[in-house]
Formats: sequence, structure tokens, C-alpha cells
Amino acid sequence: MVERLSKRGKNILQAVVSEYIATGEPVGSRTISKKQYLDLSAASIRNVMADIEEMGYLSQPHTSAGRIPTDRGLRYYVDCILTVRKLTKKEKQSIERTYRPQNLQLIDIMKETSSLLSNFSQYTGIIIAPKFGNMIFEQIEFVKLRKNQILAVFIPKAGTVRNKIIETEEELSQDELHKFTKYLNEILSDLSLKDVRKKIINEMKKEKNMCNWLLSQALRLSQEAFSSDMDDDVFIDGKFNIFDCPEFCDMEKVKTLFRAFEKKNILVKLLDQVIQGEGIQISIGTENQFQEMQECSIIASPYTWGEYASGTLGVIGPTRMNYCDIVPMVDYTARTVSKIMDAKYQ
Amino acid sequence: MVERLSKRGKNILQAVVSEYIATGEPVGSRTISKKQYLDLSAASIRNVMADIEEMGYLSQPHTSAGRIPTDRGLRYYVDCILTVRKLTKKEKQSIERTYRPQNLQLIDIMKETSSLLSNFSQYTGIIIAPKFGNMIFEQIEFVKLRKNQILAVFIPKAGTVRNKIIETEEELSQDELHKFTKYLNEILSDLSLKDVRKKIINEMKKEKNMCNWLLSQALRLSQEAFSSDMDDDVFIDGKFNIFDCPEFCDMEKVKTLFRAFEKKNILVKLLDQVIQGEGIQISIGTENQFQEMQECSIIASPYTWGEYASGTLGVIGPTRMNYCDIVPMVDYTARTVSKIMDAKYQ
DNA sequence: ATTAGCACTCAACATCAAAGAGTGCTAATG
DNA sequence: CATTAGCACTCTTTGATGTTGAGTGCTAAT
Repeated sequence: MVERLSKRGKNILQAVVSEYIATGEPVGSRTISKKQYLDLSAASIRNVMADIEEMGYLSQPHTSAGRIPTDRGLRYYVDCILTVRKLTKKEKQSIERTYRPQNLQLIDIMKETSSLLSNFSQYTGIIIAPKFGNMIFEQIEFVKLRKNQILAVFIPKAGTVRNKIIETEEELSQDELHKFTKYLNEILSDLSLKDVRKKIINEMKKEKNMCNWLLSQALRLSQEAFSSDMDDDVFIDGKFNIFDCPEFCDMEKVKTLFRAFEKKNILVKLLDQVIQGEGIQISIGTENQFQEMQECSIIASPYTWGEYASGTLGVIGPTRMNYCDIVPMVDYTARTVSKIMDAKYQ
Repeated sequence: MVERLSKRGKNILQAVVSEYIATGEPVGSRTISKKQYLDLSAASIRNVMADIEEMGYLSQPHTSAGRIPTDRGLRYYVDCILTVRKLTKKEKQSIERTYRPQNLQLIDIMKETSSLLSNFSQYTGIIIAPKFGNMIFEQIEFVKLRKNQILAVFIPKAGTVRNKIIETEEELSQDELHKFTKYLNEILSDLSLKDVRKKIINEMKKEKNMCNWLLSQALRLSQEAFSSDMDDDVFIDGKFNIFDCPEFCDMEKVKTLFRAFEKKNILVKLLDQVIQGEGIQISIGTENQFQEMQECSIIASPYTWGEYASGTLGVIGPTRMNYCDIVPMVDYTARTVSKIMDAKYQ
């Protein structure tokens, strides 16, 4: 339940949050009154701050310290107070320039993006590649390696080519393999990988009866080729930037956070969970379910890729992040990535 | 210059080093005399320790503290005192079991090894894959993708299959591509990648005169295919184990070390530098040239791969590592990896 | 040659006082 | 009646001070 704040309350919460984001220290009433954000005496500000604290938006580390915003306070700030900065032309260009080079493969785009997000924010940049299962089938090739080994090369309509080595029981000639691929490339064309899997199983059922050795072999091979791991590709950059955040001066905290970074599945779940709707989504501190990450905020956005598939990108940093600057940056990066990928592979 | 130590001196240095490795704290004379390694009073030990300190093998953090071994002291210990433990049967089996699963690809072996080294040592495990340039050519395939795009699939005699997408100016038919590969597979067979590059350049010179369009196209394509980046593949695991070392409780140290871990080229140079001869090599603290790594020791060993190529593996940890246990483990791991790889691809 | 004994050094720890930042409450103010 | 100056109070931070204990080097006794 969100309690409403008076105009003045908002102003003061705003002042506390900005100051806290800038310094990382608890903010006192005097500090605010001096900075002429508002023309109020310290005493008046104290009164209001006490009210806001009662609502749960602020807290005091101890009696004689200033206030720091709670996660709820930051949430209120983000939802009801924050107006994000507009990016300058220069900044926009600098984002776009990242994708200027010709011949960027999907993997390059991912790497560049995570690095961009990290450099811009000075926190940790992360991007999850479009899900493997959503890739659209374009072509498969089988190359004979040694006696009983075949290399399957899967070429999606867009995205990274993947190889898989398959061991076979009987030896197959390159000629037979050509026939297989021709057949497969026909029946699987333009399906998503998920559908490819289904299709193969269906075809296999049909084949059972028809007993066509060639077809059933082809299907068996392709099934192996597509059984490959479904791990999401996660690209992460600037992990070590958090060393520079004063709130992570505690070894234990850093340790647990880094261990979390190592578990890619946590990151994937985290981002997936954050992204429900369209556009920028923000998760603040304890709002996410992962113990290890509850000192962090995540600013994330989905990016799209034609109608094919989509992934997620974002920035992970301390709850005291500069939302005002980072939100529009993440947003513009997501839009740019979407645009670039659409352009590259219609 | 290595100064010689008396029998007694050796015993005491040994005692100090063992104790220091076990506790990480400066070691006092009483501690040693109590532990009945030797039957000497604290006072006698003090005298000897003062001598050893003068030689530069021990140092005192401050007057009223015990001694810790210097890097030189550890070097002396490793060279002249240390007798490594023999691995138990169980330990050997546990190492071998890592490579038991069928169908391990090169990349799996690398991953498993780095993880093995890290788990066993409780420090950071690292392995550098055999250099790309040393791989032996087995086969190349060209797959037509879209109008002006060709996928080159390079299959080395052993090692990881690599793809490269090549943009061409003219459209080439799959039929032509087949001819290319047939030609290339013939002339390049069994060369190392380095030699492949040379050969292509030579052939191109010859071709210039003969003006055979087909051949010159094939050569141009293959040149592009093999121009790919020569980055060494580095597999590293257990980076975060060093959080548990008391000597890395200082944020700054951890920070610089991790930044070094991120720069793969430092790691490659470091390992390459350590490995000069055969067998286990050890670099202690300041013996290596990289500022960021001078609080660390590296225990490394080359591994071989038939006559084809070889790489390096090892453990990075604090100078106060358990050399006695880790040295034989690294050694046995290197031997096992060599054996496995030889068996897999003769 | 070895060692017990002793004076000495110095980090680590605890104790204590003072300083300073910030608060909440009350009474005065426009 | 909202605002604010003033003040007593709280609690962290800092620095000074003293104490403890581990460890040393030296000397004299064994």
C-alpha cells in the first residue's frame, strides 16, 4: 500500500534521496536546509522527516544520525517523484557509435552492449542473449569428420552458428548426409527451434510406420543436433566496479554478491523476473527474491528482435544508484540494440 | 646468490615455513620449540632465526612479532627443503575420474581441469588451451548462407571446431564451394595452422601468374577463414576462493588482483613465463614481473598433446600456499590431461 | 654450545573523555 | 497556526591513555 505524500513531503524525500545518492551518507536536516532546495528551516524539515519516517520511507541508522531512504522510500521516489534526465545528443551518438562497425556478429553485439552498459553506468552491465529456443531455423549442415563422427552445423536465421559433434553407430557417407540436410532444410524451414523439436518428434512418429531408413536416420541425427544445452548466454561486464561503491566495503557482502554473479541462472531468473511488461523495469533492493542481491537494484529493459525473439539487458548496482541518469541510458541502449538487430536481420 | 644453510638452519626454516603456511601468522621462537619438531629451547632457536633473517630468508613485521618467510626464504624452502607428498591412490583416481565421461570435447576437458585444479587446491585453477596456431589442419568446409555470405567451418585434427562468417563480393554457388574445399583439403592436409597461413600466401603468389579464377577464389576465402583472432583460450575457475585467504582481507589488494584476472593476456604471459623447461615450475611472489600478482605464487606445469601442441595449467594462490600438497597435484593433473588428450586424438 | 632469565619493544585491546552531528521537544514569533 | 530558534539529549567518532602479552636480543649461568 502506497501512502500519499504532501507536496512538501515529496520535495523533502526528493532532497534526501538525491543527497543520499550523491554521498552515500545519512542525510541530516541541516544539510538539506542549507542546500536551498527549499526555503525551510532545519526544524521544519525535521518535523516532516519524522512523518515520512513513520510512513516507512526513511530510516535512521541510529538516533543521532541523519536519515537514509528505505527500499520503499526509493520505490516511492522512482514511481512518483523521479523525472529522468533526457540524454544529450552526444550521449545518444556515443551509444549508437558502439554498433557502427560493420560485420558485428550477434556475439559481438552482446559483448559490446554489456561493456557499454557497464562503462556508462560505472556499475555492472548485463545482457542476456535471445533464447536459443526462439531462434528461427534457417539451415542445417552435416559434415563428415571421421568414421563415426559427424559435425552438425546449425545456422539460425539470425544469431550465432552452433556446432555439435555427433557420434553415430553406422558410418554415413557425405552423400547421404547431403540428402539428409536437403530433406531437413525443407521440412524445418522457418520454424522456431522449439517448434523444430516438436516437428522432429512428430515426423519420427510418422516415420516409424513408413520405415524409410534414410528419413529416420536424418531425423535421428537432427534430434541429436538439437538436443544441445539450452543454457542462456549471459554477458556481464564491469563486475569489479562494485569494489568502488562504499556500501560494498564489507568483504562478506562482496563475497556473496560475487558468488551470485557466478551463478548465471540466478542472473537469468532475476532479469526474467524483473521484466514483465514493456519498457524499463526497476527492482529495488529487497524487492527481488534473491538474498544475495538484496543490496542491489536492477534497472532492466527487454529488447526485441523483429518478431523472432527477445532478451533482456540492464544494469546492476547498489540501491543508491543514479536512477535519473541510468534509466534513460538503459532505455536508449535497449532501443538501439533492438533497432540494430532488426536492421541486421530482417 | 643462494647462501647455504646449516642442517639446523634448514630445520628451523622448515619449521617456520610450515607453521606460517598453516596459520598465516608470524611465527615465534616459542611456538617452534614447543611443537617438538626439534629439541631446542626457544633461545637457541632465536639465535638461529636471527642468522637466517640476516641472510634474507626471514623477516619481521615489527620488533615484537614473530618471523615470516620472505619470498627468497620460500624459494629456498621450495628448492632445497621441500619434499612433496606422494598422492594417495584415492586422490589419483579422483583426478582420473574427472576425465572418465565419454565424449568430452576439448572445451569440456579445459573446463573440467580448471575446476579440478581449483577444487583440489582451494585456490584459483587455470589452464590455457593449446595455441590455435599449433592446431593441425584436418578439414575445412564452406557453407553458403545468404547471397554474399559464406560460413567457413574449420575442423582441426583435434580441438574445437571454429566457425567464421565471410562476406564475399560475388555470389558463389554451393557447387563452387565444394570444389574449393576439395582443393584446399588436399593441399593443406596435416599442416599446422601456422604453416597453413604460409602455404596459402605462397600458393597465392603462384596463382597470380596462372590466373585460375577458381583457385584464387578458394585461396582468398581460406585466407579470410584463417585470419581469425589468435586469442588464447584461458579457462579459469575458483577466482573467488581467494576471498577466503586472510592475506587478502584488504580491499585494495583484492581489487587489483581481480583486475589482473580480467586481463587474460597477463595470465597468459604469466604462465608462459613461468614455463620454461619441463615439469612443474613455481613462481613465488615478486619473482614474477606483474605488479598485480606479486602477492601470489603460481605452480604451473606444461601439458602435451602428442606432438601437436601443448598448453599450460596451474594454480594461482597466495605465496603461503601448501606447496607440499599442491605441487604433486598439479603435476599429476598435467600428466593425466596429457594422457587423456593423447588417447583421444592420436 | 645451550639455555634460563630478564629488560625491552611494540601491536593490540580496552577504557575514557571530548567533540560533533543530528535529533525531538518546547516556547517564542510573525 | 505554521514556522523556527533554542536547548537538552543521544549516540557515533576520534583520540588519548594505560595495560597486556607476545616476542625479541642480550647476558650470564650451566
